[in-house]
Amino acid sequence: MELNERKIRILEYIINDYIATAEPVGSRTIAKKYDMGLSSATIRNEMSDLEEMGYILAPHASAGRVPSDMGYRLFVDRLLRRRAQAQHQDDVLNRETDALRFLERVIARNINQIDYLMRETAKAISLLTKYTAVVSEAVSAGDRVGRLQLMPLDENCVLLVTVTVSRKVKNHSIRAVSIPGYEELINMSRALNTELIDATPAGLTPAAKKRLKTAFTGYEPLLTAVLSAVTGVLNDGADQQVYTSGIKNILAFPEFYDNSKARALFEALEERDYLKLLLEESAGRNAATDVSVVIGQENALLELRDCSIVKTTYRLDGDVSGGIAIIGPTRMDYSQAVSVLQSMAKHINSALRALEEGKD
Amino acid sequence: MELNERKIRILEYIINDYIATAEPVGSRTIAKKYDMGLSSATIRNEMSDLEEMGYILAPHASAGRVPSDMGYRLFVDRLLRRRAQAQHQDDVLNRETDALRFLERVIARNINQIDYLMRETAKAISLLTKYTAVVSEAVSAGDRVGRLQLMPLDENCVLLVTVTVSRKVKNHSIRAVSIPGYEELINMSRALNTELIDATPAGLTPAAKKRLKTAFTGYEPLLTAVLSAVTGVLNDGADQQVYTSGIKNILAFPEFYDNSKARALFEALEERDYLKLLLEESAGRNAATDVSVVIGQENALLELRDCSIVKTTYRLDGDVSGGIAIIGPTRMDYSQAVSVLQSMAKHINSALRALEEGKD
DNA sequence: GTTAGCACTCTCGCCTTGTGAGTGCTAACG
DNA sequence: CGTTAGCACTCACAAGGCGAGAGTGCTAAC
Repeated sequence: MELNERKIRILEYIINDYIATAEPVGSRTIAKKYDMGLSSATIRNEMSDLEEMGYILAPHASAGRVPSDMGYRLFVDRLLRRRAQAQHQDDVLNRETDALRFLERVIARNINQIDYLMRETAKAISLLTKYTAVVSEAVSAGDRVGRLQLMPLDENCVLLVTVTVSRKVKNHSIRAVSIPGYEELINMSRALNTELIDATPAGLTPAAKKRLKTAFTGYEPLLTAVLSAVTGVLNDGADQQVYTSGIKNILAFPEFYDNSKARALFEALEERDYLKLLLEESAGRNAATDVSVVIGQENALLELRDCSIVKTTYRLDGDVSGGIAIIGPTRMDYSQAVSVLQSMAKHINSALRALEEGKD
Repeated sequence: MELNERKIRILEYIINDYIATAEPVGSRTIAKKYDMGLSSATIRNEMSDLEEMGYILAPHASAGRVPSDMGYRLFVDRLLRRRAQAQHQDDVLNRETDALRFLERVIARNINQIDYLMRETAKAISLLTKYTAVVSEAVSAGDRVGRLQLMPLDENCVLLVTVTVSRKVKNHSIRAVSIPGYEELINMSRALNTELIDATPAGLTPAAKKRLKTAFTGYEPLLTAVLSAVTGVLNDGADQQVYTSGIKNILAFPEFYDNSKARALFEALEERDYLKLLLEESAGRNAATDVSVVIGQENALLELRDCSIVKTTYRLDGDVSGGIAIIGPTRMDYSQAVSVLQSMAKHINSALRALEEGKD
């Protein structure tokens, strides 16, 4: 049996309808709704073939058909291929202006505060798509020290501010039995900067440590704590933030009316480590569009076997990157999700480039 | 009709049973389960009275009885009064050792990093109680500038770190057309510190601004931005963080099996402003225990009319305070919730006091 | 290859009925 | 007078039966 163009079109109609209604779709519906010049009987035959090939399935004998994961996969692959071509011709992408302009504004408004950017991005996406959005903080594979600063907090507590070259900022409050006064802290900061600037985790050599400790005798415990905190920031990942928004949207989908399913999913979505895994896993199924789609059973995480994930990565600077994902039922509007993520990534990148150019 | 001790005891039995089972409880159940030396018929009479007085109600004619909000109120008020007395005798409080020791450990481990403390506290509470926990960041009514520091980020962006006397730390990245080099930034920071230390929002006088601007001519835009950022931090509240944990737990309660209700509640719990309102509203119903309870309809927020909220405030330093709340169905284990919150507040306070003493 | 027609299947909503839990009332009891 | 036994009554809920509707697969004709 051959998967000809007509079969594919029927499959697409089924998927479109099912995405919209969440109801199994029958042959008559398609014959009437989409004018293919075919009777329901013919469509029925084609559907029977599609079922045999595994692209659709019938929940029970007298219901309509429902796309299988395999059907979605075919659909999505074609969608992504079309988009990849369209991207070159640069026409399809700039259509859905209202929604995308909204996203653009959100990005523009928050581009200076990376953490806000991530939070608001997640919010905007979930608002727009009615799905759940997950955005992970950008972390860098090989980040280096940009700038360090110590500030007094109180009598035996200082604040260490670490800025990496990828402009990630982290605060640590460090307690130590003895800490220097304000001016001495400034000096210590200056020394830390000259000693450690551009240092990689490996660059925090024993030699550098020793020089610092001899320069500031009496404050060894403090310096040790500072250095370990800095190493922690560089080897990050551990406290990488993950922002989610629109978890509530899940409850609106009929496939989760049975709320034991919803609960399992919620459990997963409240767990940061789970989400990180989700964002990292098998990134880059379709390199041409920068968007990857994981459908239903393809998902490694059990709780998500009824869901699909559309995800992309955004790049801040060099190899500093984070992930953006949209999570919905397998019956999700892939076209919208892909389009939103693509323009998201595009706008973030161009906004940052503009920032770069203004900088130089 | 008089609300005698026996009626109250029956009410308490009803509430206990209903908390455990979520099923209307009948007269026979009580007669059998709790050995009062009374037949079900007598209990029936008493229940009829309780219903007439409004403390319980019957969902329908042949079901058992369910506590009304008014019934819960009576129950909770008595509970709080008992606890307030017990607190003086200091006996009841130190019982549920396992759970409370767990909380104590969580606090001790995170006491140095306030933001972690809040996040982990929320997590621990929701884990322990199976309800939803909300913790709001501590904000101070009249906070003052503690220490300021400027750091270079890149060619036209600096990082402003603000530490208030209440030890709240905020970062702002500020863009300006021209920014000074490293050493000059240090000088500027020093000047800002001497000029603004201990300043209240009102203390950022035009005179001070002018002095700074004449001292650092050419950097007026930067200074303006810095000062407005500092004012923002002091007048905070706007970007007060709120941490929630265990939202998923809501789905486990039969009263939310109908998930349109759950959805409404989720919607509310994803909205930061809502949560802030919730934590502020009518704090301090029972001053003696420091814990306040809002039951069902008493709640101003519509979405929460099927929920109860048990909340308390924690104090970091002087008048820096935030809120901790437990949200559950009206049929919630008030005793546990109150006990958890009380010991929570107690331990946070004592941990901080220990910190204070170590400091001096 | 396409279509009309038809028998068949299965779900779903509706109604009915029986069951069980729980009540309120009344009359008797100590 | 408070307490209790007994009984009739009510109501939700589950189980079973029924009809309608949607959709299919198959067959025969175009």
